[in-house]
Amino acid sequence: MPKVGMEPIRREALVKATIAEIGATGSLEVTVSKIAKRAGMSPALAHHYFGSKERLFLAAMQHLLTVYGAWVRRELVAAETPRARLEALIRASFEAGNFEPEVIAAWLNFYVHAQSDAGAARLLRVYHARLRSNLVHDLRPLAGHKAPEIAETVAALIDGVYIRHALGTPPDGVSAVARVTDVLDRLLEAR
Amino acid sequence: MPKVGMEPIRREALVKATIAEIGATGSLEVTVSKIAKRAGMSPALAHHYFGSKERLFLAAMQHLLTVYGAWVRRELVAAETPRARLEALIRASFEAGNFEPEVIAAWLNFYVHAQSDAGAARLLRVYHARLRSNLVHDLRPLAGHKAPEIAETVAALIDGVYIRHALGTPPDGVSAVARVTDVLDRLLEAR
DNA sequence: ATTTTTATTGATTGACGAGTCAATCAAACA
DNA sequence: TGTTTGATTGACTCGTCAATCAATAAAAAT
Repeated sequence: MPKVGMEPIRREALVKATIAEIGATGSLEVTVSKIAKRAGMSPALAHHYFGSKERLFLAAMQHLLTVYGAWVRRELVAAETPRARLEALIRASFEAGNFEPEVIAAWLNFYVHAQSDAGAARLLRVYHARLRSNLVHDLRPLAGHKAPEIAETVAALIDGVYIRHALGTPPDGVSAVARVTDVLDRLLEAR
Repeated sequence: MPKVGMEPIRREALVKATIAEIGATGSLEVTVSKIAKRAGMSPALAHHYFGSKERLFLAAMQHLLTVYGAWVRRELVAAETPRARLEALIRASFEAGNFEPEVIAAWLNFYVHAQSDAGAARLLRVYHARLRSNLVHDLRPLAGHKAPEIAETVAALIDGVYIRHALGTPPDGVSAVARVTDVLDRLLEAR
């Protein structure tokens, strides 16, 4: 059975299985065995490729960020005006894929994990910084010196709405986008 | 040494130690042994009083809700107008005690835990419902039929701002209150 | 004074889980 | 053909941890 060039395939399978398993249990208390089984291989192989459970988590988190980043870029290319770009950023955060239960679970858990794991904290800071920087960039022409303040509020609202949809409220990207966009409008109404 | 009437004292010590331990590790991966040691007793005694780790977690969560509820009531009694009551609700969410690192950690973890534990989910729903109901009640005279919508937005913003302060942004209750209050104002400016 | 109840722990059990290792197998290579 | 190299796993180690239990001790109740 052993073929050559398995590494990237196995790694991807493991990362996806990790996210799926986190989604299934709702927590990070998942065993490498379960993950490996879901990915169709032995636990030993998982260790062979990732070295440790921790690094596997890290890779899964990075994968989420990569997917999110790709989506942001996809939305942004179609947007011409600053206003359109802002809406694109908001839409990207509430895109359907982000509401897959397993993705929600993974994000929530990585948030918590960032409290104790330096690597996770670093990745999360990257995400925060990127979102803020994107928002400020497109808010600048519309809000001038108030751009950073508004960006912070919008970013917080995105997170809050996301969390609420993650627990209880039936996930609904459309109303989430509307809610955030509405607040954005109010904040932009001069004064 | 054995005295009578120890139960309430032990229970409280265990609940507080649980929250402290969760704060120390940043996760729910805490051992009953560590908790018991912190509370100055043997692990066996912890099981004697709570029966299981799960129930100990539940009790700790309930404790957080109780403390929060008490603070809300304390803030509300001093408020006369609907507007003042709304501000009181916002203030209660960002009260200094809520920014103790261990309290932050506990809340975050219970959020995640609510995904897999029915009891935790129930408690969280209670908290959400109470906050929403409080907000709607005082928004009604100011916003009429739009009260529920605005309440939802404000609640989400509270959660989002709270989370952001929990990770990275230096905890600052004052600016958090200002940020939420500002959005509230914008949403109340008719139309 | 004897019994009952409450408090308390050391020792133990039973399970599980991360990570290691040696061995196997097949392809590529020389 | 023989050797190196990547893929793969079963079996094992070592540790941890939740939960149980039997035993001890002191108060309270009778």
